[in-house]
Parts: sequence; structure tokens; C-alpha cells
Amino acid sequence: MVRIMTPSPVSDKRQHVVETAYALFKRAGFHATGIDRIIAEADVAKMTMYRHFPSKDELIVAVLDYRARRFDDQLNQLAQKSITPEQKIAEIFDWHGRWFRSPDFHGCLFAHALAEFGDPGHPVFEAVARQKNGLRQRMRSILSEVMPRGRAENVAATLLMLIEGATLMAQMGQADTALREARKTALDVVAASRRPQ
Amino acid sequence: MVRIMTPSPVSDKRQHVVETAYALFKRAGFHATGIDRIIAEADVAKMTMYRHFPSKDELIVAVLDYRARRFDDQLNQLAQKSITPEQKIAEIFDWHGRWFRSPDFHGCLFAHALAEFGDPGHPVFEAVARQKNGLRQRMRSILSEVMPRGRAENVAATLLMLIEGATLMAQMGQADTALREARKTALDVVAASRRPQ
DNA sequence: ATGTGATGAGACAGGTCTGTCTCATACTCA
DNA sequence: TGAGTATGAGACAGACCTGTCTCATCACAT
Repeated sequence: MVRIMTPSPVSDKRQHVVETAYALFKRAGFHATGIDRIIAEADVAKMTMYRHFPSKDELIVAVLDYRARRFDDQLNQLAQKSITPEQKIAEIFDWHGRWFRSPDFHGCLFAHALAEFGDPGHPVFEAVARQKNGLRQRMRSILSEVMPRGRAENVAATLLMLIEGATLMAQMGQADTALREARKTALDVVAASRRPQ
Repeated sequence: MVRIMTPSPVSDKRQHVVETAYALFKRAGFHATGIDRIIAEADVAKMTMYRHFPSKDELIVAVLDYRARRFDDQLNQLAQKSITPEQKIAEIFDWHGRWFRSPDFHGCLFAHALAEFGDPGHPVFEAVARQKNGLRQRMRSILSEVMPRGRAENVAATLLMLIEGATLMAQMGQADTALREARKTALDVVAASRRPQ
């Protein structure tokens, strides 16, 4: 008989490890956070972790993919609230502004992963690229409503750079200035390329 | 008699360790690069390193300060070649473009350091802040020739974000697009705030 | 020549890292 | 009841980590 293996308790433990690892990676980084620390904090046996994730690298990828999914979900919800492309773009920047001011903001986990796993071809590198390209394509598709495909591509790249730069400045304690100027520049750039109605 | 201790051979070893550590940190990151690896690559005794740098953290700070100094020197040379603020800003972006295309470009060492030592108050964090603020103030002082102090401050922050974002995109293999769009946006932003002559 | 300081070579300590293995326990479903 | 599965607890291996210590050597200035 085909049974899909008891689903809930299995995923529960796995998900709990992912979320605990996320909280630790975010604060201390990837190499500086040991497996022992993760399982202690998650209150889980070491073998439980290693049964779900064959290696630390795969746990890191799982954490990144989990965060990318949550990020996408939140931006999807946000997208329903606004109508014009300008509003949608502004919402994305404002979402980042709220993030910057959140209690334990520690910068972008994906940028940090890129710093520690800079080798292209490494699974972690690829997970980072997936997330950043996803955000860029999201913005490109928003922009392509009001400008040609090529321009939308380039403007999306510019907006992504502004977001990444603002995130770095926010981590250095300049959250307010960073978001205000990045948001303003972003809307100016969009306006300059917008197809007149 | 006051003797200042044989100066050249001492600094030679110290500088050699700094440069070797730089090359390794750049490729593999800070936590992932061990002291043993550094002294082996530098062909130096462990005690020689520890006499110059009481701890690994202080070596990291020395490496960052060394790179910040070299970066400043190069931009100083560059500043003499151009006249108008627009030219000077464009030169800074073009310098980054050449950097992105250089043989072993691995992203911004300071951004990577921020990822691994995100705790404000940590000496490494402060070294990063020094470098980023230095670049921002350099651009602010360029811009203040053609716009009020407050605007120069904000425009400089925007340019810094574009540079940081472009550096991150370059590390993900989008060097050409990143630099082109960042440079163009930067000059647009400057033009929009420029005091008419 | 002599002494002083920088260096080389490597052992060593104490801790932490990732990953494996074993054995006992609990839970679920047939 | 009995089989299959997930898990807990922890020992263990082997490597690596930072940082300290000792002793020999070398260069150089007086």
C-alpha cells in the first residue's frame, strides 16, 4: 500500500530546525554558527538534523529558500493593495523601510550568504542568485506595463541596486536616509522611462 | 640613546602578512580562512604574525584599513584627472567598472566584512563604517561645489547606494548592466540637483 | 665581538567544527 | 500485538580553530 509517510511530525521538526537556524545565521553569520549551536537552540538531536539535511550547506540552502518563499509571499500580498506600477514599486520600497526599522534587522541574509559563499556554482551562491533575480523579475514585470521590455529590464536592475545599497546603508545605521533617498530616486527613474499615457 | 628600532625588515614582514591575508580573505571570507593558512601562504612563523597582530580580529582590521588606504590613494589620483564634479563622479563609477572586470574580482571586502561582523561596536564593523563614510564624504565634497550642503549629502548617499548595489550585482555576474545603469542614474541624479551656473 | 631584537620551526593546549554511529524510546498504523 | 518510523541522547572520530610557549638562528649596530 502506498503511504506517504506520516507527514505532520516530520515536517514540524524539519521546519523548526530551519527557523532556528535562520535566527542564528541572521545574527552571527553562517560559518560562525555551528551545528551544535543550532541543534541546542532548536532542542533537537543531532541525528534528527542530519537526517533532514545531509550537510550544513544543504541546511543553509533550505534556510535561504525558506526565506525567499516568505519574502515572495509578503510581496505578493502587498501587490494586491496597489494599482499603478508606481504604487507597486513604492510599496516595495516602503516594505523595505519597515523591515529596516524592525527589532532585529541585521541586513540581507542573501547578501551575507554571498559574502561567505562567493564561489559561483556553489549551491548557496545559486540560492542567492535565485532570490535576487526573482526580485528583479518581479519589478521588471511591474514596469513592463508602462515601458518597453528593454527599458523595464534596465530600470528593474537600477531599482534592485538601490534596494541592495539601501539595505547595506541601513545595516550601517542610516536606515532613514537610505530609504528616503532610494525611494525618491527609484520613482524618478521610473518616471523618466515611463511611457506617456 | 634613542633608536627607533630597525624599521624596514619589521614593516616588510608585517606588510607581507597583511597582503597575504587580504588575498585569502577576499577569496574565502574571514571565518573560513584560518591563521594556519595565512602563515603558510605568507611563509611566516606563527609567532611573527602574533607579534604584529595580537589577534585575528586585529589582523582583519589591519587588512581593511590597508585596503581603504589603497582605495583612497587610487581615487585621489583619479580626482586630479578631471575637472567638473560630473567628470569626477563619472570617473569614480568608471573606476568601479574596471574593478568589476578585473581578473579576480570577488565583491567588496568591506561589505563581506559587514556580513560576517555585523555587530556595531565590533572593531571590524567600525573599520567598514570608516571606509563607507569616507567614500560618501568624498562624493559629498565633490558635489558641494555645485549644490547646497544638504542636497550634496543626500545625493552622495544615493550615489553610494548605487555603487554598493552595483558591486553586489557585479559579484552575481551582471557587471556590465550594473555599471552602465548605475552610472547613468548617478549622473541623472546629480544633474537634477545641480545648481544652474 | 657582542648584544639585542626580529624571526623560524614547531610542539602544545583547549576548544570547536562537521559528520557518523549506536542504542534506547516513543508513536502510529495495520 | 507487532512492524516500521522518527526521534532522543550522546559518544566518537578526525580535522581544524585560535593563541601560547620554547628554543634556536640570524641580521645588524655599536
